[in-house]
Amino acid sequence: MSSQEQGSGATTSELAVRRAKLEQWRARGIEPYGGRFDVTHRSSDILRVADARTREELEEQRLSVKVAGRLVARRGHGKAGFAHILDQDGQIQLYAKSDAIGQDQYEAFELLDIGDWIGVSGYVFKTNRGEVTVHIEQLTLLGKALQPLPEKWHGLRDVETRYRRRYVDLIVNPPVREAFILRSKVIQSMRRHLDAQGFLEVETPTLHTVAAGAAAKPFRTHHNALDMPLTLRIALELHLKRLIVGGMERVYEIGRVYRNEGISTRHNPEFTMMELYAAYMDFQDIMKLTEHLIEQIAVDVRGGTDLAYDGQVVHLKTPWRRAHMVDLVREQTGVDFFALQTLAEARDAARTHGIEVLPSHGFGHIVNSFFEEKVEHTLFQPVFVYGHPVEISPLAKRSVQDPRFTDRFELFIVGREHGNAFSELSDPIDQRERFEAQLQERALGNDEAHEMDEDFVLALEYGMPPTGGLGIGVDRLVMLLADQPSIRDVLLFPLMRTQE
RNA sequence: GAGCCAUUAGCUCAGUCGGUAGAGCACCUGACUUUUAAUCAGGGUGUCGAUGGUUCGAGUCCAUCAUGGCUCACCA
Repeated sequence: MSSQEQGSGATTSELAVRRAKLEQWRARGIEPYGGRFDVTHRSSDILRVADARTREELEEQRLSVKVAGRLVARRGHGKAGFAHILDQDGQIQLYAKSDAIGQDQYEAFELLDIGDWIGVSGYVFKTNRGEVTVHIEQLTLLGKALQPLPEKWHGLRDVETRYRRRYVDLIVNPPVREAFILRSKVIQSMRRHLDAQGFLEVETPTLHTVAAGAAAKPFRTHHNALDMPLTLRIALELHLKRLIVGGMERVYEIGRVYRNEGISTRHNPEFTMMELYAAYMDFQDIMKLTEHLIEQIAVDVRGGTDLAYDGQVVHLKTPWRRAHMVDLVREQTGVDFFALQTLAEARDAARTHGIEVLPSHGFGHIVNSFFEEKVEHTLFQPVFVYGHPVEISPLAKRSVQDPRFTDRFELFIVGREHGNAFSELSDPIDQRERFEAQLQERALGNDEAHEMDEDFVLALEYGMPPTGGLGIGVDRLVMLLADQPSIRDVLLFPLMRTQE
C-alpha cells in the first residue's frame, strides 16, 4: 500500500481500478473534476411534474430537464442501462440507450462508478413499470469518486464510521439526512416565531474573559497579541442581559456554547443554545412563551403535538403542567422541604433517603439533589418545574413567598431538561452577593461554580428593567422532535477522539 | 474515571471443539436495448483493531493497549 492510500477505506485493487478510470476519462478528453453545470430541476421537481402526467402525455411533451447528483445504482442491459442518482431531495432514475446517445456517450455511461457525480440533460418519460425516468441525451462527469460507497441494502451501520465519515452516512442513510433537515427546520421555525414576537436576533462574543452564566467547566485558551487568557463561552446569558440594560428590550441568540465536561448520549462538549431575554416579563410569562414556542415548532416540523419518542407518546399540546420543585420532591419521597427549616434537618432527610451531601452543600443543594435523584427521570410528559433553591440559581430573582427559592423554572420532557428560565435578578447588590457565594463554593472545591463578572454587576448598577429570560438546549429539542436517542445523531460532526 | 460489550473483505455479517478464513452486496471479466436489491456465467480482492503471551498450531484462549457503543459517574 502506498503512503497516499494509507487509511483509505477500500482495498488497493478497488482504488487502483478507480484511479485507472480517472486516467481513462482524461484519455477521452474529459476532466474528471468538472466545472459548473446548469441544473434546471431537482429530482423532486421532476417527480412532481411527471406524476401529474400520463405516459402518453410525457411522450408527447418530451419535457427537457437538466439534473445532477451522485450515481448510487446502475443496472446494465447490454447496449442500454438504468441508473439512479441521488440529489439533496432524493433519487431519480436515469436511462441510457446506445442508439439514442451514441457509442461514445454510452461508453462514458459504462465507465461511471457508483459514487461519481454526474449531470445529465434529457427528457422525462415513464417506464413500463411506471417509474419516472430521465432519458439521457447528454451525460457530463462532474466529479470522480475514488472511494466505493457502502452497500446499497444495509447502508453504513458501523456507528464509529458513521460519525467519523458523516458525509458517507448522509449519502447512504436517508433517515440521517432527514434528521438533519429536520434540525434545520426546527431552527428556522424557532427564528420565525421569535422574530414574529418582536425579538431581535443578536450575536455576542464566544471568547470570554470570565466564565459565567452557567455552572460548568470552561475551555481555556489564550490571545497572543494581547497576551490575555480567554475562555470559550459556557452560556450566552450575561452578554444578552447587558443588551437588556442597553435598552434592547427583546433579544435572542442561537449559538454554540462550550463546556469542558463529559461526553454522553445527552452531552457534547460544544452544543447549541437558544437564549432569549424579554424586558417587563417574569418567569410565568416565559413559561407561556416557552410552551407556545415549542408547540408551534412541533406543529411546523412534525405537523402535530403528539410525538412518538422512544416508543412512547409525548403530548406537547399546551398548556403544560406546572409544579413546584419542593412539591414534586414531596410527591416522590414524602419529604416536605417547605416544612424543614434548618440545614441539619435537610441533612437528616438526605441521609434517610440515601442522598449524598457534599461539604459545600447548603439547604438548597440538598433540595436539588433530591429532585435530581428522585424526580427528574420520572418527568416524561412536559412539565415546568419551578421554584429552584437560591443557592443553585445565582442569576435568578428570589421568590417573594419564600426567599430560599427563586422565580425560576426548568422544562422537563422525556426525563430530560430542555429549558431553563427565570425572572432575572436585577438587583446589583444581591447579584454581587450571589457571585461571592459562588466564589465561596469554588473555594470549597466546586470548580463549576460561577466566576465573578464585575462588568456584569456594573451593568446592573446602571439599572436593568424586570426581565424574563430563557435558555433552550437546541440539540435536545431536535432529539425530541426527531425521535433520536443520542445527541450525536443530531450533531453533524460530534466530537470524536483522534485516531492514531 | 468505572463496568459490560464490540472490532474479521470496500459495506453488512458468518466463522462450531484451537487446525492457516467464508457468504451476500460492491468490485473485475463476459452475455443481455424498459430494469427495480435486474438477471445469467466466471473471478475472493483480507495486517481477522494493535502488541505480547500460552500452544506443535491462535480469528478463536490469556494479558496489555487502541478505538467505538451502552450503562454508571460527571454534566442544573
